[in-house]
Amino acid sequence: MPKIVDHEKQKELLAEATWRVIIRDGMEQATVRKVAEEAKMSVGSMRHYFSTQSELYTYSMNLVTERVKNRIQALQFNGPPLMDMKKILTEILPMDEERKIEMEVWLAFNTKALTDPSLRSLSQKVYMELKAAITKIVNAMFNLGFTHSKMNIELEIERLYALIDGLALHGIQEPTKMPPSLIEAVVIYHLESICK
Amino acid sequence: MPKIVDHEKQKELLAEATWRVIIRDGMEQATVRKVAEEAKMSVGSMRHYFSTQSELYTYSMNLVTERVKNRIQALQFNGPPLMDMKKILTEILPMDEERKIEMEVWLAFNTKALTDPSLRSLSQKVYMELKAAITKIVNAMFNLGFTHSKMNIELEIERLYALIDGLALHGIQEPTKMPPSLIEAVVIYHLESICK
Amino acid sequence: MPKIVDHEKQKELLAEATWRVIIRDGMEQATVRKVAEEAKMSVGSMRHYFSTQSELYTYSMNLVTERVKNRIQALQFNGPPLMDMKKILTEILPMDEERKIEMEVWLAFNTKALTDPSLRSLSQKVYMELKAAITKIVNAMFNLGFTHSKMNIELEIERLYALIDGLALHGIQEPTKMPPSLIEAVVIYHLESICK
Amino acid sequence: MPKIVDHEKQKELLAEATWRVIIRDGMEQATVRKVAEEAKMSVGSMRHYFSTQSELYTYSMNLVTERVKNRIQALQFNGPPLMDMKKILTEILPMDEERKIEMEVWLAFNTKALTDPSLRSLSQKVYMELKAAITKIVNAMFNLGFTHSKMNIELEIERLYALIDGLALHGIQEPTKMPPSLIEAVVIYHLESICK
DNA sequence: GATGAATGAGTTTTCATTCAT
DNA sequence: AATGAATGAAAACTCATTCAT
Repeated sequence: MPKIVDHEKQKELLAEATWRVIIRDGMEQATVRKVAEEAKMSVGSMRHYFSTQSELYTYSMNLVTERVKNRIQALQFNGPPLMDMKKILTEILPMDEERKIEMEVWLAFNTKALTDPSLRSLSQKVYMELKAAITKIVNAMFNLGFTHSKMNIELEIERLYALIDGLALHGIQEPTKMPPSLIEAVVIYHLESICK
Repeated sequence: MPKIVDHEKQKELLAEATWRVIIRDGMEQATVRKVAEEAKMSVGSMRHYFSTQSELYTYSMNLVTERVKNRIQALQFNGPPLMDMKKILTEILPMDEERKIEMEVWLAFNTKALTDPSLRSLSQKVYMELKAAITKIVNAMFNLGFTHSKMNIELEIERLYALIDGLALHGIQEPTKMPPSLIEAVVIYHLESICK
Repeated sequence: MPKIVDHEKQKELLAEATWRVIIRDGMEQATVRKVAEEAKMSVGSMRHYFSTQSELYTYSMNLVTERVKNRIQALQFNGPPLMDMKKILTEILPMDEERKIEMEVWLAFNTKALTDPSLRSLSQKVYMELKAAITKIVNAMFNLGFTHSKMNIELEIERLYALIDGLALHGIQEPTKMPPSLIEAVVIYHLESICK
Repeated sequence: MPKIVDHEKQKELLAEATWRVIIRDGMEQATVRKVAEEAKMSVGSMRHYFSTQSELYTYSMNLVTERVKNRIQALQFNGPPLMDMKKILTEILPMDEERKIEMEVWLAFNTKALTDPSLRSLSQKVYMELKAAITKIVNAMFNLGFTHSKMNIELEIERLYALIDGLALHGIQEPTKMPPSLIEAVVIYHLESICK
């Protein structure tokens, strides 16, 4: 019997090492060698789990979305509707160190995806999924009768989606000028602004 | 001083070649050699203008902001105040091919700036300048008495700033789903929403 | 001794997998991993049969000669002497797919043997054995009184040997230009030419 | 003005270094690194002349044929026809150290060409050119009335061609058993055998 | 000032072999 | 006996930078 290793576990371990390198040194420095070193593994061993750098990248990028999805699915909705909505939105915002790391990594991959075909489809898929989630929220608010009746739903969706991504960007780029508390305040301010 | 002009011209030429490579192949591919080739210049010649890759990058990143600033300064304000404001805001949004290129390049550099100290300060400077510009706009609207009197100016600034960057991001990432017309519609919708 | 048989069977299986890889992808691609994969065996298991790549190579090379020898020993000689001789000679010529494979593999190993000491001695041994076989044939023809009496036996031997290897080479290299039928015709033509 | 380097000269220098490595250590060891070292050049510099290993190989293989062709074109034909023919044939046989090296390198490349598409076409081209040369020789002998009138020209061509390649093979493989003197003797013996 | 040559350290990837189970 | 994991060395190739002309 060979040594039994949990492949999925190892892959996640390597993906997280990839994240750390990206955040510390940037995408360009996320070399196979550096990642292996960060994961305290030999480059040769790494090849058991990812045979190419591209595989490592797509898996690492995908893991970000998996983590976020799992957290959203685990959420309990029992408070006032507006607060429940805020709960969901702040899952994709850099509200704490864990989320900030995920968002930074996501931004790095997403920027790379603009020119890297192998990452492009995942980027597009997540764009659509996020938009679908935002759409659900806005529709729910509208159907619950919370919002102004004259509002343009389509534009409200785009506005909210852009606002969320803009806040995430600012929270990553200038965490001192856009701290979690301010992010939250803006989100609440916005949600209230579209309600009666 | 014709020499100086030539020198500056050559540097801009190289910076624009850098932009093209970044947009076509991504940041990682913006190597000295590729840029020289794109600019139809020898690697050796390039050294007369930029002695290191880092210099090339900072100059190229800076040129983006110069271009945008120049365009904003050249604007004529003679229409209704709301439209004038929209005019300014759309200068930093991917409304046409030229602006889209600038924004894409800016995003690439800005993402790299998260981990590259030599680009960091420019990124921060521009963040502050943009925020100052947005602040001016919101204050002007407030002082002109256009806005609701109960609005929270600070939060409105952050909201507008995040919205703009979010729209820019979406316009770059999914140009078909967030075309210039939609960007403009959302901006107008937002400006109107904060007015009486 | 069933164990021994199994062991030998497995080694032959692996040697044949080696042949297939060499013919398909060339000597450089005949890596341990590729051979194991081709034989549908794990790299680890392979080590029970061959502890080094070198062992695998020498065994695989040797198996070619064993196969040819066995076939020659199994031949029935009952026709006209000239045809019996042709029979022997065509066993070492690429007259059908099986022989062609053997010859190709042999050429690959033999070429490698020029610089690889571990394969060298086998190459030399086979060179001598083949020469001995050719010598027997020529001597037999001479002693049977078939050949011209003034012929130079030593040179005839070298000529026939070189001719055979040259035909084999051409049959491998350009199978469409030197098909089995042409090979046979040349061999018969040559044998007849040295007879009265 | 940049440093002026004779590109063609450098490429030949590298090709010859490749030959030396192939003869000393075999095809598998003809790595970019080893060749660079043999040519006393850095790997990086080598890339100015050959950007891939494949380019190096095709050039090196081609150089063998160029050398042989040039030597044949430089030959003076003024002796007895039979000796002139022998002169041509021995140019492609390992009659001295220089020719032996060329033939060994050629054999290595030719064997690799069986599975390497990038070398295949050159191998085939040379096969045809050599056959054309042999055809000329046999035809010339026939037309001069030297040969037996009943001989089969087509088979004689194939026989001579195979004989030459077989002798080359043996001269490379077992230079002590098939020295230049014996090669020459067999060639002359063969040529005389087909003459009246 | 211009330019191509040169180089050593870097990259991803592949390898034969050893090891633990 | 069997097998997958582990690893360090080596492969091809790329790079920013320096240098000579």
